[in-house]
Amino acid sequence: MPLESPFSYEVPCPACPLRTCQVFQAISDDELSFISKLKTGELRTGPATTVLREGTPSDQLFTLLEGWAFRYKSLDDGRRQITSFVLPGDFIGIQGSMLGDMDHTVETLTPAVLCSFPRKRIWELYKNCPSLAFDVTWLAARQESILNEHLLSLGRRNAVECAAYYILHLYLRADDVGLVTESRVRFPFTQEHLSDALGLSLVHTNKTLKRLSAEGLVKWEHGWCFIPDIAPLAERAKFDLQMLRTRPLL
Amino acid sequence: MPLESPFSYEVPCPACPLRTCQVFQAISDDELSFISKLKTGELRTGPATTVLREGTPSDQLFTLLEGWAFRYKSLDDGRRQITSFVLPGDFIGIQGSMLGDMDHTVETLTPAVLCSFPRKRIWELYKNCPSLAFDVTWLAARQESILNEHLLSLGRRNAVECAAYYILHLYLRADDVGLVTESRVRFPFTQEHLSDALGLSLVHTNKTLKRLSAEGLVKWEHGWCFIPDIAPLAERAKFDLQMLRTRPLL
DNA sequence: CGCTCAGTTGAAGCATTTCAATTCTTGTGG
DNA sequence: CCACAAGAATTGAAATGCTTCAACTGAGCG
Repeated sequence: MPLESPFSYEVPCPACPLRTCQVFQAISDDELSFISKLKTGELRTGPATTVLREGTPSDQLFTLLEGWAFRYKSLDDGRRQITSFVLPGDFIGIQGSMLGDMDHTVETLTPAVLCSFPRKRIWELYKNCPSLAFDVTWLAARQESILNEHLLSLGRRNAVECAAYYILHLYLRADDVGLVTESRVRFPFTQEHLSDALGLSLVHTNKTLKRLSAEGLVKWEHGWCFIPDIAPLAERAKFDLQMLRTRPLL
Repeated sequence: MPLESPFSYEVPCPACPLRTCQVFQAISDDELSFISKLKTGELRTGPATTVLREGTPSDQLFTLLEGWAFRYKSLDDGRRQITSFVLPGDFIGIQGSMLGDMDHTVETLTPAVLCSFPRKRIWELYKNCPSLAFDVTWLAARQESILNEHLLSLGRRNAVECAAYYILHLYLRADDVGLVTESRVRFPFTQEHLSDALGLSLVHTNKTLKRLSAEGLVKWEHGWCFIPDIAPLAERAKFDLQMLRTRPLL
């Protein structure tokens, strides 16, 4: 699937929907005007659209403004591992921009709006706007931290713990970007996506989710995920909530 | 285990052992003089020494100059996941410096020499030396890429594929920093370390290694690992060697 | 109203873990 | 130089968790 229609200029940065998120409060006017000049366009996609493909160079770097997406890698025989979900405010394509080709594919789950800017100009950002360059590294460090925890899950947590952790993780991330209302999120993915993230078979993922449900830790209400209390879920996942004290966005 | 003896000033940056590595050739004189001012000391540790601990703040940032180390996370009940091995040239503690507390522990495998500089001064690097700041992000992006591939391994490769990939990965990384001679490396870790990296039990790791050995893909000669030909090993791991074309350091 | 995709379920098979020894290596003290 | 201790590697057998196979059910949509 190639990229969609040509870029169109819609949202000017000062009116960027992300600015309402807590994470991006700290951006100064100077920084904002710099970003504005960097932005080359906006990409609006439908659901299930491939934005960047593994093994190809990425000339554009994106920030997700609206919607959900996910990153995955696959083996030749079709086995697929979802390495992370992408939420508003996340970068897409830094890895490819820095290292050459993309090492993973990025696909949308919902209709999405992405802000794009040319790979070649990242360097300007480092030269002219160190505070933003710092933020880029900050995002990379956070992503690394998320991947580390996911690695712990796949390597050492069993199916139930792993699923409990992952649902909690997604819930907290969604909460950070304002997607949670009254302890409820709409997760736009199927159990198959989840199984590919957890490294489990679809069947076992299903049974595991049912079990969490039966234990009353997570409730599914026609497409919405409701977590009455995160503490016992964290407990089940063997995940230390204290960790969020200093790293609220993990 | 606390840190060892107080810092001592030994190797001046222009004489840094890392400078002989290919990766670091590109550093200019300006950059070098800047780094020199940043360096606050050198840490020399024995083997099996904890350099940074999960859950604690890291006031120092390190670069590994000599030796091997590894990063790990653990669950309360003792299960441990090694998320990555650290080789000369790698950063230690960026994640903690950026996000607050460390989210993982770093422990040496061999006697090691680390170059240290204060966390608070990273910011200067971003302000005064954008090219180095860029390098920091480059390293972070590479690390992210490594973690992605590891995630694919734990989630979707079976024991043999996973072990084959990981040994190949370590071999290639060791090669990049000049630790390979005539297709042979000295891996300073035990099978238990490897099992904690692969997310397998020790027993099964042993049987899996034996199998790779029996298939002639890897040979173990009193502590040395000999890989006659990387192509069939990559094949067994379902790993695409082509990927190294654009990302030589993965 | 019937098609399609997502979710659900039971049963059989297999990969990996766990348990329990045993052997091999390496370093140390006599 | 040998004996011994301690850690690391190796092995077989039993137990278990997860996968695979093969249906079936339910919900959304033209």
